[in-house]
Amino acid sequence: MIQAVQSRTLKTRARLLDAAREVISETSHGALRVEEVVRRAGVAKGTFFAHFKDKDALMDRLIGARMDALLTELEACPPPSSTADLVRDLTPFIAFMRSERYVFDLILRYSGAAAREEIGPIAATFERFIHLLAPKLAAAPFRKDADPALLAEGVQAFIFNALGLSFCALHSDDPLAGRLESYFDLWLLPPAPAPAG
Amino acid sequence: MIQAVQSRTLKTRARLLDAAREVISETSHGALRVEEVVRRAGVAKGTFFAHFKDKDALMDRLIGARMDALLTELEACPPPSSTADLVRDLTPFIAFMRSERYVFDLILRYSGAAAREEIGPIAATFERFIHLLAPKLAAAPFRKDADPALLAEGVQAFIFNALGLSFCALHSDDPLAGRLESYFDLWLLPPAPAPAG
DNA sequence: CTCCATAATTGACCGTGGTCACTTTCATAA
DNA sequence: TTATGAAAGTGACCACGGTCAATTATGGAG
Repeated sequence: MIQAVQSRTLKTRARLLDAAREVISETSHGALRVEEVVRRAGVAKGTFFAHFKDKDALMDRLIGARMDALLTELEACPPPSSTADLVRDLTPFIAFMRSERYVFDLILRYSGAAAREEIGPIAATFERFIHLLAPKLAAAPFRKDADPALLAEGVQAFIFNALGLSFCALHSDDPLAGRLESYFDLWLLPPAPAPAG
Repeated sequence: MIQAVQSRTLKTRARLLDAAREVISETSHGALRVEEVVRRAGVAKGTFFAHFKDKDALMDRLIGARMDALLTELEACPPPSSTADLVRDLTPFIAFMRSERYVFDLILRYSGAAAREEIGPIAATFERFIHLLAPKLAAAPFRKDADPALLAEGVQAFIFNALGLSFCALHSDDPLAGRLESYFDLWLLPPAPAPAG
């Protein structure tokens, strides 16, 4: 006989998630220890792994939720009027991705849409990112000779690339925005007329 | 007094590298265990970490060397005559990057040029990739209105993106080449004349 | 050759993610 | 109310990367 999910299951899972959020808010994502989470949640270690496949799955969920909220902010922005505008609109989203090396690495690892049989929260967020950004790009004064979804995928690719290349620069002047703008200018703007000759 | 590096140091390091290559050739990168490497090399565990900062540093070195060899092959190719050509030339390099999920993840993590104070083999390989590819792109029938190095960076970004998105497809028809070509067409080809209106 | 500062090596030990056979709790049927 | 089987929870245990105080080997100075 198959029984329904018990309410204590939801309660336990919520306690684990709360405990995890608490630890992260006090320290950082990278400093989270499963043993500390179960200690605060008042459950045994095995219980954690009955609720989450592994520590990464918990992180996938927490980080995915955070990114999703930031995407909702992005969604509210009107279509950008320039590449600089686009970079500005993307800034909160990007800021979170680069907030910790640990976070960026985990996002990279989980961003691949179908890399795992079951699509996880972070991968779902990036699907949403594409679907949300494509119409905005189409409505912006950018090139019209390309599939907006393809353009959006390119924006995603350039964000990852720029983040990877400039991760060292957290404490210097930020070259990230400039780098992104260079990419976006070339990728999104209508081509300049070719010079004669 | 500062003494020179002893010859046994080099011998031990070579034994560790040989043992690691042996394990990998028998199993996979992901299956490598430090304990197995030191067992085969006939040294204690601590010795391993005196020679490599951590397991990732060993992998960085081995994978970086492998990629470097593949880049040398790429270097020997004449400039591509089309984006399909470019995709073909890149295939061995890309095939290695996607040979194991573990390998791809490690490459992603170490590809950021200055993400770590000391540039590692994989990061150096990607710098070489840009410097090697830029003149080829400039000599190919691609757009001339952009810095070749920037175009090369875009190629790198699209490779990562396509790999991440299609990693699931190892056992189905390969959508990777097609996806890459779509990206490259839009990124590299001279813009089509805008339709009037 | 002997001495000895330094380089190289050792292996017991630790932290932490993850497993699993077992126990407890729950919901339903009789 | 009680019996029963599935779901939920437990914690001792394991695997494996990484550490470090102690030990041994090396090679140049005297």
